[in-house]
Amino acid sequence: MTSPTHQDGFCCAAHSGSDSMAAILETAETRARVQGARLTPVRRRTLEILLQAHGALGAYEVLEKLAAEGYGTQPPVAYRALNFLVEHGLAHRIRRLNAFTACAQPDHDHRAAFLICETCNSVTEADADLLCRALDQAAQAAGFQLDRATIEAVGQCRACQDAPE
Amino acid sequence: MTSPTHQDGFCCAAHSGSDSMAAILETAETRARVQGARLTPVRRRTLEILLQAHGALGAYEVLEKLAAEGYGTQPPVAYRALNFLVEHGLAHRIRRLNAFTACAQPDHDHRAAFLICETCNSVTEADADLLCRALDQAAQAAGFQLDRATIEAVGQCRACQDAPE
DNA sequence: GCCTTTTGTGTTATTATATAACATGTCGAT
DNA sequence: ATCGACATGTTATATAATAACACAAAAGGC
Repeated sequence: MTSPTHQDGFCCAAHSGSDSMAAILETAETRARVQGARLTPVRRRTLEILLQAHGALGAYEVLEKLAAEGYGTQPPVAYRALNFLVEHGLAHRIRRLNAFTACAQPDHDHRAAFLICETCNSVTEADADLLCRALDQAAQAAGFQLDRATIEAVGQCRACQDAPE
Repeated sequence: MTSPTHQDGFCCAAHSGSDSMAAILETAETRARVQGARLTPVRRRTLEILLQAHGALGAYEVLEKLAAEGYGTQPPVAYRALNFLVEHGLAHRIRRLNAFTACAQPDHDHRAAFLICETCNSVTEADADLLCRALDQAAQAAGFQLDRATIEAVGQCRACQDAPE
């Protein structure tokens, strides 16, 4: 993906800060252990792959990379690692894209919304605590008890707005 | 689907009002014509199927019903009709379920959020105009220009909260 | 340490979801 | 009546996800 978005800090974790990736992995390791789970090699590597990716990756894209590095070659290998990461708050599933992205703030539990750029396919994570509160109110008005929510916005990221069409 | 949700008006259009289905079809017909599109037999029937359904239906479930009634038997038949309905504001796609549901308010353009019951799989449409405004603000703060959004909540509907587990 | 249980990794096979590409048919305007 | 645009149907294929099983490695009791 040769995208025009890698000029500022909004594209992906790998380009957002100098050592953010290492820091995130560290946090992830800790977080998993606290939850009584193990960040095994495949899982860790899967998280790295997501962190290095520009935008979200499909399960089969992740699988391809894992396979190339000597891990298993079959779909469940990728799906299991990805699901593990999602369940432990280290990654998110982007349903509109049938894809996964590393969590930008794995250090604390949070509600996230995703801003998906139609032009360059980048995915930005935005805080959705407020939104979820509003959603919860709307749900309660309908007698619905909210557990969790998916909020995905589609549009144009900053870089792609600026860039000529 | 023998669900415990059909005691009140929150399950599906078919059970929500006395003649709401006929009224909705009427509205749909008009709306399509206004947009320069035709609500052909397959499309109309597809909408009816969605309206009669409890909860959302997968494309292949719709296809099965269409096929049984003498329409085409292959996936594109269902997908085309469903996509038509979605594009013309007569139905919604529920991404979390890989399914479709009839629009509850086809008479006016609106933003919708969906409340998906984990227990009985019912899908309730809720107004999301306010939510979308809030989302737009959050997006703008990130320099993102919002076009449209998917908001899907997962939890328990009223009936399933009341019902013993 | 050794055994048992649990968890994790890998496989093969299958299911589910969705689209591409093309042939034929129908509507509606001229 | 004929032309162009839109609709419908097909076959074939792409893409996404899971089920079921065999084996391996780690964790915990004793």
